[in-house]
Formats: sequence, structure tokens, C-alpha cells
Amino acid sequence: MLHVAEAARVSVATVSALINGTATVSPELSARIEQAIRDIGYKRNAIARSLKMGTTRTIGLTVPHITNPFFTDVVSVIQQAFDRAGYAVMLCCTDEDLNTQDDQIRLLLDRMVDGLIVARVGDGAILKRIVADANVPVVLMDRLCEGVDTDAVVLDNQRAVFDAMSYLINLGHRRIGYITGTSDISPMHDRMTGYREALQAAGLPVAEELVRSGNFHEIDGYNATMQLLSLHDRPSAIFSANNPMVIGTMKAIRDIGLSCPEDISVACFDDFPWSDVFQPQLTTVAQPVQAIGEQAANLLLDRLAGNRDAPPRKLVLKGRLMIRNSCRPLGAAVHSVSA
Amino acid sequence: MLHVAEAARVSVATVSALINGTATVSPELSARIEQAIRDIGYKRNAIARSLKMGTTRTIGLTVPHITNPFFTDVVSVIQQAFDRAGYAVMLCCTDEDLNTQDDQIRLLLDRMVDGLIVARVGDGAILKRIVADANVPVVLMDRLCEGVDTDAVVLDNQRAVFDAMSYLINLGHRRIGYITGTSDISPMHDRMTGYREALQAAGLPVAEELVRSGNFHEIDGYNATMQLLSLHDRPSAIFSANNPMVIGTMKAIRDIGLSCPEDISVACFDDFPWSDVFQPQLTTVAQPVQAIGEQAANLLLDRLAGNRDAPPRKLVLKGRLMIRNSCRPLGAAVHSVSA
DNA sequence: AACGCTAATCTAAACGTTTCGATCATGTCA
DNA sequence: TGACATGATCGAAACGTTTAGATTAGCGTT
Repeated sequence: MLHVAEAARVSVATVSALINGTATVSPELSARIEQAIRDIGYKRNAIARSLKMGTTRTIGLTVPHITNPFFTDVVSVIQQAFDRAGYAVMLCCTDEDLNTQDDQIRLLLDRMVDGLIVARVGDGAILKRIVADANVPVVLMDRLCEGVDTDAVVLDNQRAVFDAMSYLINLGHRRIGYITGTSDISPMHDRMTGYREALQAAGLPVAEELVRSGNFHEIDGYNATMQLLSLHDRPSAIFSANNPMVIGTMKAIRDIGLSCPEDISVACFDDFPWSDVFQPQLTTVAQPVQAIGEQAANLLLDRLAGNRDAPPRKLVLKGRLMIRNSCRPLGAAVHSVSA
Repeated sequence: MLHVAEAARVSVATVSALINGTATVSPELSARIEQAIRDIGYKRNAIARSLKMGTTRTIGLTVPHITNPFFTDVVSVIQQAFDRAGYAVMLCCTDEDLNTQDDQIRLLLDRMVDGLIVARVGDGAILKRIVADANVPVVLMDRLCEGVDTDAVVLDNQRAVFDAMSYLINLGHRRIGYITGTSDISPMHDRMTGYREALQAAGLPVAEELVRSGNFHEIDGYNATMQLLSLHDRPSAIFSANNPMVIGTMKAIRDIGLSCPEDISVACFDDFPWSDVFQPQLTTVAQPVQAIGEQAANLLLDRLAGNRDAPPRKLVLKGRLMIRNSCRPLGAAVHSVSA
């Protein structure tokens, strides 16, 4: 900018005024300055501007896994929304690791991001402190955090799983395996509650042997399913509480020589774009990814626009049960195939 | 830092020296400063540091679509690699739009990213100029760019498609539909060349009616497939040159009342994590996503480490044909089903 | 002619670091 | 004892912006 000012024989203040339109500058000087900008190929340095202004027009976004199609879709929507608003997005994947998340959020705050969207991981204590210290707006997404009282957009997970389980129960299933992620995050907790409540509402026992837990990865779903299928009294259906794990479930079913839905019914949380096309067409609980992403972005953009003092807003969206053909009705002959 | 200095009754220079280890500071002062840092909860401001140092420890990454599993996987690997190296990643999705890409790259450069990894979109002219102007290292990924002579990691697309086509031809297919993305980017061009060469090598004609082009989205694959399937002399196999489009292909096949592989064989570029499990199990060309991401990251990290003057390095990786069950051998009764 | 008002422009400080060179005490050596 | 190297610390400039406040010129009023 100094070079531009010299070339145009004006002060840097005038150049700044012209660029930002913060003051009127005469036509002559405007012309000289614009010419100089073109000649020199000047681009304003956003870092210097950020330092002075205290704002970076950049937000931080952390998710557990970007390869999980649910997060991929949401990230994509958020990215678009902030792109439109002229913000850049710094993306971090925490890989479901607490320390990683911790480090990454600090990294983002050090870089003076203007706001944060967090699909958190693990215990909320540290996150709580970080959020309290940093005075940037934070939006929680997908996962709430006890003690962190801030904007959030989540699903009614309990209801969604309740509905899915009720569907299975209505089909005649009585022993339904349930594969959950680590239960220290709110959706896993709520989904599990939905599972239990649906069973109880139908007067069915909650057999602990039917509940298995894993760490969100395909391999965890595989192992959990293997355990479920080797039970003496095998479940007739399996519900997987997240979508990477259901791939593992399907692989285990295949490897053990069974097939879905003939031998075992499968449903899961989170939809896939290809669910309609490949066999078995999985019955899933679809989250409104577009809405989740947009709402999270809107909540944060609203804060960034200056609405700092409004009380925390918590949006709860509804899931939708996509009934396809991976669950079969159980007739008189209950899970007839012998292992 | 000023506050820390005052609290510890030292100068800011000493605080800086201690934090960065750039000079020895006495045990007494060290203790005082460290205490002050803890008391105040001081965090170094990375923006101010960037301004002074001329480096942000942030890189920019632009991809056409993050929802495409291929890019998702690669982004994930790159993200992890830079995370380990202490860099932040600014992610941009260009949505296959030239202007968007242009804007985003400028945005990234304004923010003084230390380097750029680009899976480019469209014509290379503007990218070429931007890359020339910006004196940050750039690594091209997945897609080369004519006239941009920089580090790159790409696939041997031509060979990969040649192999896939040869496989189909060996199965007895003679009329093979081909669905490509817009051909102004190198992989699409190279893949098409592989298609033509395989046909020619087998002494088969290249029927232009069998080649359809779309814009990388599922709907484009759907439309292209609809056109192919309504041809008088329908192809017995379809190869889709990218993976979102193959979902559209499968939907079109379903909607038209045919089935794969009985009525029509399908193969495509890019693997899916679930390809092994759902029916039909798609035969695909798998890209070494892990290697692509790691190599791209390594190339850039090497430049960032100071190796600026080495001549541009171009890495060409090999694809792998994953033969599953979505393509059937053509016996005596050639594509028998009548439309 | 003196005055005040407005519009245009400029000067200089500030944002929070890093770093060069200066300062100063201390100990060593001739 | 004086010269000098050494090590620790500091002062101040610089990075490239923004912006408050000062300055100047032009013009209309009285």
C-alpha cells in the first residue's frame, strides 16, 4: 500500500480510504490511485488488516471425521454458506480424539478465527473452559456439551431411534442388536435412550448382551457385529447407531455367511446417497444435513453480524426414517436359520 | 505479551526470547515470565506473528467437491499430514466452477497462506497467472494444468481406463457406453484417450453416440445413462469416468426397469468403501487415495521446509482395477433383453 | 476582510509480534 | 588497573494495515 501511495503521490490513508470507501476521495486522486493499484498489482494484505481490525473473516470448523458422509455433507453446506458470506473456513478433523480436538481449537483461536463451529468429541470440560476463555461465538453441532451454554443445532436423536426401533418391533423383531459409539457424547447417549425406551414401550426386555459399543469406525462395527452374531440366541435385527460402522456390520454378515435381509435385518443411523440403488437398500434414519449445516452457519453468521447478547439458541431438528428393504418382517418361523 | 512483560517486570523482547528460545534468559527471569504467562493466561497472537514473520503456517486446499468420496478421502489424508506438521488447512470447494475457484485462490493468497494444493477446475489460464504472481509453492493434485509447471501428483488415468476397458472387452462387450466429465481437465481427457485406445487396440469402432458427457454430478450420470439406454442399439456395458455419476447411472438403470449386471454391466472410476458389501458389487478403478494425499502433502511440506529451487516434480501413480460382480461375461446371446 | 463550515487529504499512532543493535554488568586476562 | 570478551537484557524499529484527529483549501456569510 505504501508503494501504491508513493506511486500515486498520495498518503496511505487516502489509499485506504479509497479501497474501503470509508471517506470520499476526489476523482483525480481516485484515478491516480486506481491506476497505481493496477500498475503495481497491489493486493491488500489480509493479515495486516486482521491484526489491526481484530477480525479475520475466517471461522474454524472441527468435526470428528470428514470421511463420514454425514459430516462430509454438513461440512460442504457450511463451507458454501460461509463462502457466500465472504468468510474462509479452517477445517480440522479431530479423529474422535480429545487431545487432538483440544490442540486444534487452540490453534484456531490463536489464529484469531472469528467464530467456531464444533462437533465436539469426548468430555466437555476442556471445551467448556476454552469456550469460556475465548470470546468468540461458538456453535455446537450434532453434539451438545454439558455445561457449555451456547448456540447449538442437534437432532432429536432419541425420538429418531425410538421410531426406527418401533418400526423393527412392529415387523416382529424381538431381539434387536444395538451397536453404539462411545457413549460420552450426547447423540450416542440419546440414541441409546431411544433404543431402551422403544423396547420398554413394547414390553420387551433390554438384554445387555445385545448392546455393543465401538469407536465409530468400520472395524468397530465389524467386531461388534461378529460378537452379536456369535451369541447363542442371535438377534434377528441389528441397528447401528452410526454409518461407518454399518459397513462393518454388512461385512461381518457377509463373512459369516449370512445375508441381509433374509437372515438378519439391518438398519442404521445416517443415510447414504446410494442407499436407494444398491442391494440391500438400507433402511436408515436420515438427518436433514442441509438444514443442519445451514442452521449452524446461520446461527454463527448472526452472531458474527453483531448479535452477541441474545441468549443461547438451541435448534432441535427431526430425523426421518427411510424405509427400504434391509429389514424383513418376522413371520411364524422366527429367525429360522441355524448357525 | 506487553502485559506479561509488565507483570514479570521485563521487556517484551525478553518474553519473546523466552517463548521462542531465540536467546538465553536467566533462570530468575524465566521463572518470573512463566509465572506471569500462567497468571495472565497469555496466548501468543498468531496473526501478529504472521505479519511480522511473513508466514502463517497455514495452507490452502481447493477441491471441486468435498462430497465426492475420492476428494473426501484425499482431503482427510492431507489434513492429517499438515496437522502433524503444525499447519492449519483452509479448505475451499470450487464446485467445479472456474470463477469460484479463482475467487477462492485469491482469498487464500490474500490471507498469506504459505502454500497451496489445488485440484483445479476449468481452463488453466487464470490459475497459471495466479500461480505465477503468488510466490508461494503450489502443488497440483489429481489434475494437471497446461502451462503451470509446478509440483504435481496425478494418476496414470489413461492406463487405468485402458485396463478397465480391456477387461470389459475381454468379457465380450463390444458396445460400451462411456460417461465422461467435462473434458477440459486432464484426467477426463486422459481417461477418454484410454477408452478410445482400448477399443482401437481390440479392433473395435469408436461410436460417438456411445460417449456422453456431464458435469460430474449424480444427475448428469442419470441423464447420460438414460440417453445411452434409449439408443436403438443399446450398449451392453457402461463405464462412468467418475463416481458421483455412477450413482446416477445405477438409478437410471433401475428406473428404466433393467438390472445390473444381468441386463447391463457397469464399471466406474474411483472406488467406494462399501463396494465390497452391497449388490451389485461395483467393479471400479481404485485410486491410491492414501498415497495421493501423502505425496501431495509431502511435496508441499518439502517446499515449505525451504527446498524452493528444485525443479518441478511430477508424480504419476497407478490405479488398480477392482474386479467385482457388476460386469458379466457376454455369452452367445448378446444383450438379449429387448427394450 | 474576517469568519466559520465543509470536504479532501494527511500525519501519526496503534494492532502484537520479532529482531537488530545497543547497553550494561560481570568476569578474565595481560 | 585497564581492556575486553561474554552473557543477559532492553529499546526501538519494522511488518502492512486502519483510523482518530490535525491540517489545508475552497467557499459562502456577514
